[in-house]
Amino acid sequence: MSLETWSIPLRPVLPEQAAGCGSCLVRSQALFSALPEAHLEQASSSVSHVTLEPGDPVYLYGAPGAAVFTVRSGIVRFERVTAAGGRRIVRLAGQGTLLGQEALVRSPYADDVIACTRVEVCRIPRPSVEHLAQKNPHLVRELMLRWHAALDASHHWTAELACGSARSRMLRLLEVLVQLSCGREHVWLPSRLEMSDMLDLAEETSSRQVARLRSEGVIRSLRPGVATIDNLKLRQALQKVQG
Amino acid sequence: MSLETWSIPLRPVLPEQAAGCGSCLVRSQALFSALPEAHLEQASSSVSHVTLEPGDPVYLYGAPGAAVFTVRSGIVRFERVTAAGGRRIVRLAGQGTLLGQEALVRSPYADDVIACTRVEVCRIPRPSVEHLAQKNPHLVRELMLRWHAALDASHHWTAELACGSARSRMLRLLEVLVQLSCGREHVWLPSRLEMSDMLDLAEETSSRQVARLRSEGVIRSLRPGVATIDNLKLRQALQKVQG
DNA sequence: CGAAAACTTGATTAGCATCAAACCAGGTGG
DNA sequence: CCACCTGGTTTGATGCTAATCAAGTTTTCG
Repeated sequence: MSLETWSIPLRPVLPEQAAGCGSCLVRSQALFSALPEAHLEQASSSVSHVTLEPGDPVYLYGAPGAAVFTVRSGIVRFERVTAAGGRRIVRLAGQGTLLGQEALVRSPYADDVIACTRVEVCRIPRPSVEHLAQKNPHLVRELMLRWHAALDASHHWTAELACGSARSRMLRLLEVLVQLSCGREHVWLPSRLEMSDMLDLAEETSSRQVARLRSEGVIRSLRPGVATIDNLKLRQALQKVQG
Repeated sequence: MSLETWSIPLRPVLPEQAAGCGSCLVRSQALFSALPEAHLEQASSSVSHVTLEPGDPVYLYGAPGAAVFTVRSGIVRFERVTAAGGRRIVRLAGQGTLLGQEALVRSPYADDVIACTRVEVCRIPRPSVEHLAQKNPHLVRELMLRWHAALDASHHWTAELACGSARSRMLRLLEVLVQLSCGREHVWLPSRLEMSDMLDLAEETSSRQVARLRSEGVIRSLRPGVATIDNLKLRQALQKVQG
């Protein structure tokens, strides 16, 4: 990957000062959940909020990792360019997920991370994390927990979404999408091309699978990119493909 | 997974006292590489060496994580039982890799980790790591580096081994196997069944792909489970499938 | 309104799963 | 020693799934 790809942001990013981490809506899920009030206040000053539109990168492969990010809302995808030259989506992440942890070991970012929906993230500069971690052993534990969660999610992706028939992979993807919607009625439904890059299917196959699930009432499409999922029917369909 | 599967070790494990981490052959790659001599000596006393035969588990899914392990030699596989009830191998690891890091956040082990070849590991109890980490910030960094390496390897597996035709996946698997052989002439060649569970292929398909690569001179089988790889021909074959 | 992008649908083909059978070690016991 | 078994592997024949090729249709947006 050439330097240009990450040195020029695709869209100007508009950071705004955080209102304060103490009052954050996702504080209980966030990296700083374990910090005492005093430290939290200090941390807030260096944290900025960023809002991204679908397609905007959080960061790109190879860029020097200057910060980590906490997802406050929305869904992002981790993607890589394969040796064969194609794009492969290797993971999705949603609310509460920590992105770009490799920055903390001073490694360049290892993937492209792109907003799938409108996304709000908190940008936390590396030095702030390092500084707080020195005084707070709890924070080190929080970091490791998140690393564990990321690895587990990645293994899960390989085991469940990269195996089996087109139908079963699509059904398991729906499971993940429901999970990521945090209990909301509306679920983000990726484009057919995105689905293909997640499940290693041809675009036409994704389309046919979605069409079938729609006819079966598992998916009810509202507008493009938004749907509701009939959870009961999803369970039943999953049962069948698994025996 | 039932409790029995991990509470009864499949084979008695014979730990022997470590000769001393300071003189370890893989010290430069190992977790404690950054520790000063004084701390290292202290650490050695709690570390035990374990030798495993092919098929022996290092640990099993769901077991309480009481220790981490450094691979001194040999190759291990990470596997999961999928929702559909099948086995899926989600990653391989070799010399220098840290296993079972989830123990450090007091999580149960998240995968089955099984020896593929004869394997030597160092078993390091969780309390030892925690104790040393308090005094050595370097160790925390080492831990994060290893977590980063694991996540990167997992993403790589998804991007390169879980995509494309049977042939290209098999070729990329060979690449990984060469990598894991640490420059030695002899390469571990998995059984056809193992290959199938790594690449999501039928056993017969794995067999046919191996047969073809053997006829092309990419693989030269010696005894079962051991082969040499013609690196030049491997490169050429990879070029072709990727355009 | 026109062009481009995303999605859908149909027809055909290629690749892989599946079914079935043979083959070949290494080991066991007569 | 040989007959027999077992588990891993190979090989062949067949059918199904999903890729590919090829139009269409709908949506988006300048």
